[in-house]
Amino acid sequence: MEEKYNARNIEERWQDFWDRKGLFSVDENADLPKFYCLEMFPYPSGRIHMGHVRNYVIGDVITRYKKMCGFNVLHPMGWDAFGMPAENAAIKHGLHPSEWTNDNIDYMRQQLKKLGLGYDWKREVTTCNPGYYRWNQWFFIKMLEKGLAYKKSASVNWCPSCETVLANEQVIDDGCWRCDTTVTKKELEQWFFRITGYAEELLKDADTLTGWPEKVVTMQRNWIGRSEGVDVDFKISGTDKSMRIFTTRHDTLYGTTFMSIARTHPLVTDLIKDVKVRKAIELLSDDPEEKEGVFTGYHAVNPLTEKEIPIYVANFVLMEYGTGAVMAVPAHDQRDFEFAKKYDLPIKIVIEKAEDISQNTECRTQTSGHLTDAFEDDGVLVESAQFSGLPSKEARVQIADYLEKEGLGKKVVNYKLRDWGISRQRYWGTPIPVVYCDTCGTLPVPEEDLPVILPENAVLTGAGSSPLAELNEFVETVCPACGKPARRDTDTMDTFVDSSWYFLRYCSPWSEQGPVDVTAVDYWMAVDQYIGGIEHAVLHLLYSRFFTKMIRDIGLARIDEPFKSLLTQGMVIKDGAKMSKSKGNVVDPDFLVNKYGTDTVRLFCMFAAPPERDLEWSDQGVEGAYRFLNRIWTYVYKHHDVLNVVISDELNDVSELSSPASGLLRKTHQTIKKVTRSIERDYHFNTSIAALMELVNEILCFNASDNEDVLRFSVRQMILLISPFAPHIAEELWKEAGGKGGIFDQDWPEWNEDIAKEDEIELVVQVNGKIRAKMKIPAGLDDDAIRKKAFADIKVQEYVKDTPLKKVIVVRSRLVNIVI
RNA sequence: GGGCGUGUGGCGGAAUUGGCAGACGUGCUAGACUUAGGAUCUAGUGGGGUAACCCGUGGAGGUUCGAGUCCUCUCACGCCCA
Repeated sequence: MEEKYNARNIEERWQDFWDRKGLFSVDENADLPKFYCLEMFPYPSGRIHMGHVRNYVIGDVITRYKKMCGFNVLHPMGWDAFGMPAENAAIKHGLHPSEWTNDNIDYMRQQLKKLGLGYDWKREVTTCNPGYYRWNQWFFIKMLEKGLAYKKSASVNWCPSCETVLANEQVIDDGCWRCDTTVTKKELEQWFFRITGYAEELLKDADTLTGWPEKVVTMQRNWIGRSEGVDVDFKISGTDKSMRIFTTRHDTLYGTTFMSIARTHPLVTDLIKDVKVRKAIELLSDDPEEKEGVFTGYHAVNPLTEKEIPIYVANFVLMEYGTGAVMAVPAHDQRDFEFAKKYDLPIKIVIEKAEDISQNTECRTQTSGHLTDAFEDDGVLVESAQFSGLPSKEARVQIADYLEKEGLGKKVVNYKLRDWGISRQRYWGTPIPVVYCDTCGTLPVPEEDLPVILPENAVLTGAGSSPLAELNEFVETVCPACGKPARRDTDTMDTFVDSSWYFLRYCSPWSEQGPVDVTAVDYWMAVDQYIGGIEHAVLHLLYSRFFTKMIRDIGLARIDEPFKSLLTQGMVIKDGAKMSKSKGNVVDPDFLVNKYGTDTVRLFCMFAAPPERDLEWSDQGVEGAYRFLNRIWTYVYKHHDVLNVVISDELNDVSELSSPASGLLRKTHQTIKKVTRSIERDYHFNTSIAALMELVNEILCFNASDNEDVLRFSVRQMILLISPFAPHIAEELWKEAGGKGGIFDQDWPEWNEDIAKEDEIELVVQVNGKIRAKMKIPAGLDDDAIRKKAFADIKVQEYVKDTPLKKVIVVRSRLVNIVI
């Protein structure tokens, strides 16, 4: 054994050892309980950054811990390899996206290996390989058959910088989720996945996600946005037509003073013949902040009041939402209010605050010059015929019933969730397996012709439409039905499709017969612990839930939810800001691993903060972790003769120990308990490591000659406990301290509650809630005995004297509070 | 504007059910060893006070024998949704 701890000398050796042993290579084994531990796979951007390191080390610690606990642990890794950066790099450096991507994967794989992360590499999945994306295409076709994929023209989110369409979830604060460019609207033919078909189930099953952070579940619920309301038909006077609106505020129906419809509403084209009006509609502002409208010349009839109200085209009403038409209640909706003010439309109050109802019974109907804002809260109905006096909530029930009974409308459930637009006008993605034939129409590529290979030779300019559209040999094909010339779809799929089922593919990545092997999926799924960033709270995590349900429904899985538990780890920050090149505060994992070794980096990452919180990077903190490992190493080196003796770890007789020896033994059992508990409770590794440091501090103070058996036991247990965090040094020291076999073949230590228990406790004595004395007393005394001990103390007596006692509280094995 | 979350030493963070606030680490101070120290080891380290003691978990109240922890209000920051 070398005197000095030299991480580089040992780490590679043990990595090879694990590799050769196939330590993390697993198969279905019905005899062992399984555990599926998964971290969100990375986009191969070039190099691993500290955020990855943190994410993957958390997963690796859990993997190693669960393995020692006797689980058959699946821990796979792969690459989310399709995406825009590859195209940008190709344009910039003249490299083909596949070359760029594969180079990056090779480099990053090697980085992950150097971090000592234990993966089953035989299951590696790379989404840009045809062997993977063919199944994206296969799913697409299945979904097409089931009506879950469809094409429609829609006004979609368009990122002018990425030159592609974005799904609703991918627009963050009006900006592109990737590049932050302000998103515009564009009318395009698009493929959609009918995620709304699963809206109710996605919402209902959110209740079952008990292992997820409540916050993420709430965000998903809000995103799905279920609302109960009514569809109401308004007749259009002077015509035989009517218009349908959806509202959740039918308690305000009597306050409807006009109607607003979208520019693209069918009525606009059907009814409006006046050229001037048409022109004015075209000139409406695109900025929804600037509320603008045009009177159509038509009136609708409020089905409850039978009064005529004007119909406006309004720029803030969108055809994509609901029916593209809304009833406008300016007194109780802020947007309608502003609109009414601008165009001098009547404002009729029909809801009042409950406490205002008693006074002021007249003069509500005027245009209410004194109103400055709409009153949007629930209240009590006024001026609403037989419904006046009802609270909003009750009124909604009664009005809905009335509308249904009278055949004026019907109750409906609406969702904010939109269908998932998956067409992307980009090259580096999965080709959409669809063919357009002039005679036969739109047809899926037959299953046996899959995959539709992404051609290598596209010209990437970064501008214009889909690069595939320029490639005649790709576009030109024959119709699978009639054999005549036909054209291929030239869009590619959203890369979120790739990541929506990769966790299923890991169960049987070699499967050729289908996207997954049902038996393997049955054994491994669901993922027991999923770990990743919270930025995917609604994107990837919602899509994956949808895909899992869809895959279940085509018979390939029997689970309802993919991820039992979710851990959303915090960001790695430095100097109070997220690490980024532009801020110049990045820390390079390679540099750190070369300088300190990966065990130090891992230990620091796990020690500096609990996983769900942001981690403030600290160079001194890393030094501290390094010092700690050095102390352990040096200790084992110095006591090598004592430790490196092959003797059973079992300590049979613990009754005759000296006080320091039994103290160390107790501390060891307490540490096993603490480390295990804080891992099991919520993966708070920082407190596990703190407990280990306490144990090491005690070992360092212990006189080895006092009891070598206890020392050996303590040191070996300590090494076992630290092994998930610092696996390389643990293997090395395990061997040097007389351990048998590889450390990850050992069982996780167990504690003995009797030994862990303190035989002496420190009793705190308070007088009127202030601490006046502390004393050592034997554990296990009854309340009366504790009370006597407390009163026996001289200082306590000084404070109490002859004052009559009001109360004495005795908390067993903790404190006594004397109230006088 | 609405919803959720967080707030503890110079810093990162600990604290089963309400029961010794500040574990562990870092930083700092002093000392030892040393040619040297940005290595290592030892001791100290929330604030005030010579001391006995007093104060102290963003702020103000409350419940309680006892509150970082529970309740009400409030401030600041963060995230999500408009």
